Amino acid sequence: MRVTRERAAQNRAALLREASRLFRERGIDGVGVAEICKAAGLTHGALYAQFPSKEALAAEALAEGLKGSGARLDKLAARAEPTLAELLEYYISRRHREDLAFGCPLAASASEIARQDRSVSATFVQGFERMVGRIEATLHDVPPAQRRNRALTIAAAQLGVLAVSRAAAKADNGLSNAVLAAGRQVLEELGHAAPTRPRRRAPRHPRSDKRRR
Amino acid sequence: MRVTRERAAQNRAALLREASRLFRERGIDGVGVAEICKAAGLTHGALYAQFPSKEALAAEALAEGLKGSGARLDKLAARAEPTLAELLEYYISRRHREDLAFGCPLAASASEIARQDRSVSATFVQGFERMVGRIEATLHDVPPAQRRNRALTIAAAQLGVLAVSRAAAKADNGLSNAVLAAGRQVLEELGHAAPTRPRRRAPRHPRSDKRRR
DNA sequence: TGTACATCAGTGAACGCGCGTTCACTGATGTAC
DNA sequence: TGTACATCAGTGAACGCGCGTTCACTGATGTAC
Repeated sequence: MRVTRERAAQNRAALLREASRLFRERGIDGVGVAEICKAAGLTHGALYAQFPSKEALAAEALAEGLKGSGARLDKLAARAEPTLAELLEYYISRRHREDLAFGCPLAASASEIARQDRSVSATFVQGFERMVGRIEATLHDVPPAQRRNRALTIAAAQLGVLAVSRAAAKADNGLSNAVLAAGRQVLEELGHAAPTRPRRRAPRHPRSDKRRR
Repeated sequence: MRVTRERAAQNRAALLREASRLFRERGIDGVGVAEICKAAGLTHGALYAQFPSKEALAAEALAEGLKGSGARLDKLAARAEPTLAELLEYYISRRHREDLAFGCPLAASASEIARQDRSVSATFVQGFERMVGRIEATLHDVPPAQRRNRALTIAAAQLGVLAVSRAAAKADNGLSNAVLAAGRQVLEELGHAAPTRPRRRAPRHPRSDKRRR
């Protein structure tokens, strides 16, 4: 039966919230629409009054998850501009490793997003750029010309560190923890001026043939 | 009907090869056993003469993919110990970004592996450790005590860089290329001695409350 | 403010489909003699 | 080396199941008067 406009909006929000959570936990292919609807307190048919397809839901759910993550970071940044060390401490942590459901959706879904269509990729790009921007703003020590490259790398790297620590966790908790600790420490070093220019040394094993297979 | 032992072994190898390729291309949940068997020139029932389940196939297929990637790197290393720059050039490249099917299975499946069971995770760990070892061997300039942390971070980072460049590619090819270029350059810098110790400066915005949410 | 009715969010049965897995069967292989 | 037969990799129909999506229907909401 018909519900109030307000209630319909709440239902839509609940669908997005639960989809975002479940997709991060178990992957887009790993969750059915019926389960999402049930989690949102609706029957499965209701989805199609709000979204044209599961794919469209996935795209919006990713955006929703990004908004949530962004909001938490904004809170962290509310009192004072966070340092790189603080950003890394927040992102590269056991808590974040464990918290698939409400953690960064970029890390939870990175390898799946590559297989979705353009709209999902576009949402990913938007979220990633925001992450890069936040990091870039902390690189006071780094010469301006190098800041963007550093920030791009640190953002992608922290995502990789988190993904690796998650993939390793079930089989080797020690390695999983070691990757977190190493990533936090080494990436933090990239926030300092450091090597202004990679030193060009004569290659130790010169090779004429540069082709690669 | 029965086939020769040799033929049966070939069929098993074909199943692993095709599974490894298809899982990387479209994800474990994204490919059915029927398609894998067909690609290997068999009917779907044949799978269960070789593997107890799709999950077991996935675990072995990941190992198979790692072996293939390792073999290609061994070829690269055959004539001379590769430098870090060479490893990065190989891993962080447009070719590798495009080549999902035969690229590094760690990058292709990182976020999915976290959801599989322990045996898949164990295979991941094995492949990742090998990657870390290769990288560590290039860090002649880095003080021994720091080598492992650097190598762990570079390995996870290059994986993240590749994953991000793939996720961004459909929507923003410029960003995708920029991440590759930045990652190659910045991670290469980590192969040099560089910041021996993160400089401890007084925080610019001192905060007493260290709790994090 | 009260009445009549069009709207439409949500329900739940049903759709066709492909999934992973099972199983009776086939028939060439491998082995025992 | 030749014969008899147990083995078992592979076939293909069939299993139950859950998938994403559709649709006739419901009935409270929102609107027009």
